[in-house]
Amino acid sequence: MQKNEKIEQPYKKARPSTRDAILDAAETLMAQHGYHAVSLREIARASGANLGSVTYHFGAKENLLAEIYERHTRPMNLRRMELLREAGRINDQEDRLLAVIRSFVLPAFSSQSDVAGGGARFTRVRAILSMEGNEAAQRIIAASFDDTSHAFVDAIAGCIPGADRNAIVWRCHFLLGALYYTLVNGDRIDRLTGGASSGEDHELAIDQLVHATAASLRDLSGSGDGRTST
Amino acid sequence: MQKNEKIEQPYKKARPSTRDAILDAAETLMAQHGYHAVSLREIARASGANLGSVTYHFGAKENLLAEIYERHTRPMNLRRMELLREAGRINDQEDRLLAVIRSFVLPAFSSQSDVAGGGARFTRVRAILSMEGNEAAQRIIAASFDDTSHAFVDAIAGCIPGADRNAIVWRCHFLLGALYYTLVNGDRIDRLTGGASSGEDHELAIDQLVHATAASLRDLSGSGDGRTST
DNA sequence: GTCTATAGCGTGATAGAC
DNA sequence: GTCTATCACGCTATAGAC
Repeated sequence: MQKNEKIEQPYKKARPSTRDAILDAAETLMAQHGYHAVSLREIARASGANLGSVTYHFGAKENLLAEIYERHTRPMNLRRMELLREAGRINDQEDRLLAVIRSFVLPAFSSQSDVAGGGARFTRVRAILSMEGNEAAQRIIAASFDDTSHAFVDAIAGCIPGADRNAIVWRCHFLLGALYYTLVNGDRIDRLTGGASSGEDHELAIDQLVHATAASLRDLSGSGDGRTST
Repeated sequence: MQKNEKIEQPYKKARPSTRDAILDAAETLMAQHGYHAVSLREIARASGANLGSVTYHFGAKENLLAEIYERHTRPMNLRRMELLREAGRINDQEDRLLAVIRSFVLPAFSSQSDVAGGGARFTRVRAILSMEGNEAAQRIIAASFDDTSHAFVDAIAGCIPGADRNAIVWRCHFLLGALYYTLVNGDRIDRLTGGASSGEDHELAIDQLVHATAASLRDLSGSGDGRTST
């Protein structure tokens, strides 16, 4: 939970950790309660910092958000593109499709590629913010994620001969919505299955997301001008 | 300030309209900005009521939410069950599956069954609240929607011979997440398709949701003890 | 450069005058 | 039923201590 795993400049220790402590606390709290529901005072308290320090380091509350995105977006997208390249080497179209989808979903759950060790935590923040309609988050997301999304749509198009590209976009959009919803409201699975299945089981969630999406995409095969397109 | 232009009922009926005006304003604003981002003062201003009147009629802000749910939940679920019964009369399994899914999705978009004329608006409120983790909303949702969800899972199971019930729950869960996400972040479709397709087109959104979900469910056929279940 | 203390104004909630 | 006054707490900005 300290700042040891930071890829800081080898010299210049200069970071007194206050800044990072605030950032970590903000991310943790916002992943749990969203943006508006968390106060700067809570963040200051949780990080052991003074309220004034928060505005000194970050200015407005919104900038805290921007920083959280900053430190997660690039590693996550790099990991996605890396997995996507690996998936591209698979010859069988069906296997490749599954691997492509998986390379999009996995980094959203996994913590391996993350700065402060929390892929799922960061994805929860994004999920909540996407619904809160936070303008700052909207801008950052559009700028940092849209090109990655395009790459995935392209890779998927390569696995589904003759599929309408717009329809693929819709299906990928549904995947993201399902992913977000599951990460935040996973307990609903437990309730509706009477405890037989759990939404907190990330392995299972990934598997379900991948196979459900693959099936919805396969359905588009050869529907270039099909009934549901455009 | 200037509350003279209030539209009174011609008859002086028991409803002083202030209460309903507040409720309407609250629903409209919360559908746009969520719960925490909307202040009681904004609601009071938009409805032409005094701030004190808001707390007089509803007490806490949370109760406003409860009332909004109150007046929409039952009509929407009634409409869903009505459409579900109609769908149940279809003999062909594939056609019935599409109709069943449609009967779940349509009332979430349509305004026909709604009190204040806004099925999509109410669904947006639910979507945002589901992510904000609002506790009051959670309780109401669990109480009012879970049984409807069970009915749909059952109806779907009747269309997919041998499918694992838990897997169906996962797929229906994904449908709800995709629906919510589309209703709030539909502009993403416009961006990623370069304007060729629009997320604001509800007819199209419904069609895409229904067919994508149907495909993901068909995929479960005969996988009662399949690889992705439990 | 970093942090603390404090003051401005907006917000939810309450008590009590009309 | 309606409205005003008031309170505690929220975000933000800034002055001044280390």
